[in-house]
Amino acid sequence: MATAPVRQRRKDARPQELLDAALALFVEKGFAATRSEEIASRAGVAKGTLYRYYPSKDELFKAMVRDNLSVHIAESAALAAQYEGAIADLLRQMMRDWWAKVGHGNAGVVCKVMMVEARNFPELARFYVDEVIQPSQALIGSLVERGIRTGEFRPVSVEATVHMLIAPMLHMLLHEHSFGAFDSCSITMGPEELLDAQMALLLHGLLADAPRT
Amino acid sequence: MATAPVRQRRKDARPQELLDAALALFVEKGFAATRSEEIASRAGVAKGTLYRYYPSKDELFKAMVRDNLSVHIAESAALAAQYEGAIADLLRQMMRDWWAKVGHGNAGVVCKVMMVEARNFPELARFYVDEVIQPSQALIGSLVERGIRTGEFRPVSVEATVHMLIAPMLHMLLHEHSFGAFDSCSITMGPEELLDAQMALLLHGLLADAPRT
Amino acid sequence: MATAPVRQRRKDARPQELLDAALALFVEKGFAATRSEEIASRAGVAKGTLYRYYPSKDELFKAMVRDNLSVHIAESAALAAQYEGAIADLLRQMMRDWWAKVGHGNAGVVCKVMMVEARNFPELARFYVDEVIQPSQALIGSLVERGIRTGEFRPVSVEATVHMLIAPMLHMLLHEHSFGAFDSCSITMGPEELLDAQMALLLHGLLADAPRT
Amino acid sequence: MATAPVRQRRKDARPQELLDAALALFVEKGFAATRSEEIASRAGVAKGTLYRYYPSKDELFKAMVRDNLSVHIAESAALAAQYEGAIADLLRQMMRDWWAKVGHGNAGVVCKVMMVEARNFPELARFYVDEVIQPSQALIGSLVERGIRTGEFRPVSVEATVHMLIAPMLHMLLHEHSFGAFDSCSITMGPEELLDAQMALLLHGLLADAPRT
DNA sequence: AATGAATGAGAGTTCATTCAT
DNA sequence: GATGAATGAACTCTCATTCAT
Repeated sequence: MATAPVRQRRKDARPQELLDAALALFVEKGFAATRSEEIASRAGVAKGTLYRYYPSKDELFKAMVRDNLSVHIAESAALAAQYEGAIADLLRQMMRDWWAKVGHGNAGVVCKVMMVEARNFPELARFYVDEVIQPSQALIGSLVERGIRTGEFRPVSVEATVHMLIAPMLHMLLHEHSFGAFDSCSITMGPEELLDAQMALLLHGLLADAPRT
Repeated sequence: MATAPVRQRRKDARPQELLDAALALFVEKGFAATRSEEIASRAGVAKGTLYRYYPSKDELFKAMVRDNLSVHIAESAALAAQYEGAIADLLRQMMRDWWAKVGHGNAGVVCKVMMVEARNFPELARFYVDEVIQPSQALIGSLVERGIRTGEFRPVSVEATVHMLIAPMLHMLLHEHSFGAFDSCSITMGPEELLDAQMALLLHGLLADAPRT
Repeated sequence: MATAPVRQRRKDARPQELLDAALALFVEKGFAATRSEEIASRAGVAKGTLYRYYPSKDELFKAMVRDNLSVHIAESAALAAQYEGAIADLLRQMMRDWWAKVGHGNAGVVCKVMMVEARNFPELARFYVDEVIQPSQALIGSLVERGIRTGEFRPVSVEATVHMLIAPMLHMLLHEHSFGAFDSCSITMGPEELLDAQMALLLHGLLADAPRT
Repeated sequence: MATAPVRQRRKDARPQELLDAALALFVEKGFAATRSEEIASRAGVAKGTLYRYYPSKDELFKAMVRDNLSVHIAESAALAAQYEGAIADLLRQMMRDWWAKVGHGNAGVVCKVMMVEARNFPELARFYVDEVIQPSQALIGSLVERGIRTGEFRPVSVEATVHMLIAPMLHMLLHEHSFGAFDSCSITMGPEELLDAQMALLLHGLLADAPRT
């Protein structure tokens, strides 16, 4: 029984290889500064081959974003739906997961690139807002509301809380991919440790004698 | 009543006009996607005129960053040094000030552009890290330490706290200049209000029954 | 009968075609006044194609000089080394050869262009001095010395003689490529004939009763 | 009695100062590579001032050539007309004079520039051929003919002889202003000395035993 | 008359894209 | 299907020339 010829196997892998190459280069140098030949060559093919898979650099970019979008939002949502227990623990776990699966890996840097290029790709930006940003915030927001309802959390502003949960992760991400190489001082703790510390801080507050209502 | 000749008056104003035009366009479209002729034309001059003032697009970019760097870090530091009272109030005030003076205005968007272009301008990135990022974090860090020493704050991680104070502001900034136009949902509160709510949240914590140690 | 694909054949020929086009135009209008697009178009390609083969107009110029440098100095030197007979005959032959192979053809006009652009390409000028001018003069000088040693020539100044042998050829060359088109009077004899007459003149002298020592 | 105001004196000198500056720069870098602002600044005036005296860079170039053309051809012709004595001595003297007054000084380098730019200024080239080249050659040619008629010279080719008299001087000139700075070897004798040696060589011939007919 | 700020056509160069092989 | 030679639109930057001061 013959296995698929190598040619075929490689061919099937091409689109993903191209997307990966593009992702790496876009993060490194930005969309505009990345030449399409570089993408092809990093993916191990010639320039022309790229155009057999994606009709233009713009479309490749969009595909790259979409490809990294099937993130694990749905997965997280499912997890959350059936979860029972302290919301704080769930949130902490979700943050850790997100960092491990998204922030740390390829998928996360799409955030940076998307943020940078949003104004140049309005259609894509809208798509990103609808498919990533708002679902994520809705999910987290619903958990915060649940926590408040159950009395686990104080009756805080849900919106502010959502941002306080998301901002530190994005900040770490952006810093790492922009100034990271030039800044060995401002982040010393290691991402996971830092995330935990931030979570703890947010949960318990900064003040020593905060009045509890 | 003799006035300075118009030519002279315009000449003196040109550098700033060009920097302002460049800033606006860089935020809007990114450095690479902004044509130098556009900058000139938004500043109300012809292409060649730009080059009388800045020898290249790169140098214009650097000048733009430097020009917006005399931010009020020193000012904040002075304020902090002579301040007596609750550190929490000082921090809240500093956040408000920063947003009003920097985040909200021209100076703040430099952060976005700088973040985006850091990898393409290593020298400038280093400069930015040394002159902006590290002093800012050092200042905030020293205040947090002071708060812990005086017993106002719990003995939290200083580094995590610094990031928790900075991240939300940067996040707002970046969001506003990237997805802002496409996302009317995820931030509904108005920046000042949101900053206050985030600060309150951070100070008091999220949990209803956090154990105080 | 398979032939190489047309694409490949053309690709191999391109560098030379471009050098030839550049040479013709540089002689005609000078380096600076020749637009790179003109070079490409005379070589039958589009502007961008030029840059696939030479990274800049400067480098194209350098390549053009180098390409035409493998002149037949070495060849002449070998010829001279094994030559036996009257030096006068050898010199006359070398002049004729040089004119036929260099002065008359592509290679010779490089002299004009190189002379014109020497100050703008110091590095190249040095190279040309070392690789062309000095070897040529050394070769001719050594022949003159040999002639003097054998008693064929009077004990004249070698340096002056070398220049008297070279100058007329260069003069013809330069004149042809500068005023040639506008000056139908000052050279009527045809180059070969003129060269011979000049050589005869130099050998026998102008004076009717020159004292022989 | 008042002298002319300084302003006036400077103003009168301007055109010449500009021509001198242009000459120096054109020799050094060529016509195209010389910016008109450089010319102005070397002449001690501002860019705009140049255009009060010459309507364009091209016209300045033409004026520069014409200005240096009133060379002493007429003068030499007058000298020759009334001369009695050995033609050889007259020729030698004329060469020396030309070198001293033309070749060595400003006027001579115009030859180089004119030669370089001839194709770009056809009208000027024609003018130069008519006013400089042909008169010069006619003058020298007439002297050679006179020498032959009087029996001082052998019945050589007049044309070849004229070229043999002119070529070495032009060659020296061109070499000095092109490779001169990079070539300390090929001309060691000093121009005057070299000219004399070349003249002697031409007069007496190279061969030791030339048959006299 | 002199200046130099301003202009904009035009040059060199890059690179996304096409298409013959 | 894959290649990379070729293309040419678009971009940055230069500089001869103009003209308000």
